[in-house]
Amino acid sequence: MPIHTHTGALPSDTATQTAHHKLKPSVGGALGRVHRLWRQAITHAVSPLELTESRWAVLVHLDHLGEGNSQQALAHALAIEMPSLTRTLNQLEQQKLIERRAAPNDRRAHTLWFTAQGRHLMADLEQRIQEVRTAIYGNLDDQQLDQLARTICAMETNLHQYLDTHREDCQ
Amino acid sequence: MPIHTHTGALPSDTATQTAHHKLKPSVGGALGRVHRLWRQAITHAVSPLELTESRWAVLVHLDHLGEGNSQQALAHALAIEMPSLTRTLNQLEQQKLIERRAAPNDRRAHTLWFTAQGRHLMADLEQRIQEVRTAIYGNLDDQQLDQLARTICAMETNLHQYLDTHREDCQ
DNA sequence: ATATTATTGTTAGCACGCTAATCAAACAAT
DNA sequence: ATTGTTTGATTAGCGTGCTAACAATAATAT
Repeated sequence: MPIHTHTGALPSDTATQTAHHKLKPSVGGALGRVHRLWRQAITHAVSPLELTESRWAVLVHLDHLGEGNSQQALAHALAIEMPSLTRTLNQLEQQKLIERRAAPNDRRAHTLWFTAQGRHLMADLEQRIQEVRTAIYGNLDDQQLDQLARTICAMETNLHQYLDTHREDCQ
Repeated sequence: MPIHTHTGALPSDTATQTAHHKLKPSVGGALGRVHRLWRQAITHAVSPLELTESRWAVLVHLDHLGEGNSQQALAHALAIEMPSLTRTLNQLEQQKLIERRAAPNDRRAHTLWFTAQGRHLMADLEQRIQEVRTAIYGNLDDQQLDQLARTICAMETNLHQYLDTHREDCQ
């Protein structure tokens, strides 16, 4: 059965009208578009702080996770791979916002800490991020956001499952 | 005063825990995660064809848009910038899947066409993509997908608006 | 105790989005 | 006709994700 192959007429100017048929052929593509726009918005909002999206994301997650955690733990919280994190941590360390310290129990590992300057930045940062958030979903009601979260979670689960079942043959 | 945590009153009555309170602090992050997973899935599914996600997307959009269109038009359909498209088109041309031809009316522009080989590939491609799609949203009902599309569109509109209103000061 | 395997982190390099700067052609204004 | 602006496309280079390959350490097995 035809599931999501609707070419759709181009709506040229839909300022108020949400034409969901236009993105149905590729929910993935729409996800990408919104994600890129979101990144642009964040980047703009925090640019006075000399931060980019990946850098602020690391700071916020470190704050939530708690200082003293390892890079491994932080990478897992961010759902990114270690090399991506390593690069961002280098930048943040160079900016004197965080620092790596040797872990007491494991001489391979580093633990992560804010500098005084970094901790001081967090308040400003949180505020600017919150501003973007309200701009993005300020006019969406709770029910809508809840549904969105549920669907996204479901897709994430499906994707993990798909990737897991299609990877045993790669080796 | 805690500003940033769920502006609305928490319902806390739903049988299953309301997911968006967990997710709302970072819907953007979740979007990014799902988009990356989706890209991985697609990449894996079409890798036997020597295609990546961006190459696949270009082919599909060219197919929908119709041969003979300009790069500009295709970039707009994909919602990406010209330089991103230029790179991908170079790769596809090198693979002999598409070709650029001079536009008859405008000596600056190129028109885009499939090669025989490229057109032949499309059937296989469509099938593989469809397989991933069913894996990702096969277990989501129409109502859910419709709601997802609507919310994503709303966020996209909000983001465009935010970016527009926050850009006049850049110069 | 030694040999093997697993884990933490790094480096190197690719994929694909972006902006800025450039060139050539088209269009507009005088 | 000349000059200035806009547009189609490209090039160069950044940001941020990834995998692959590595070094150093820890953990495990024999």
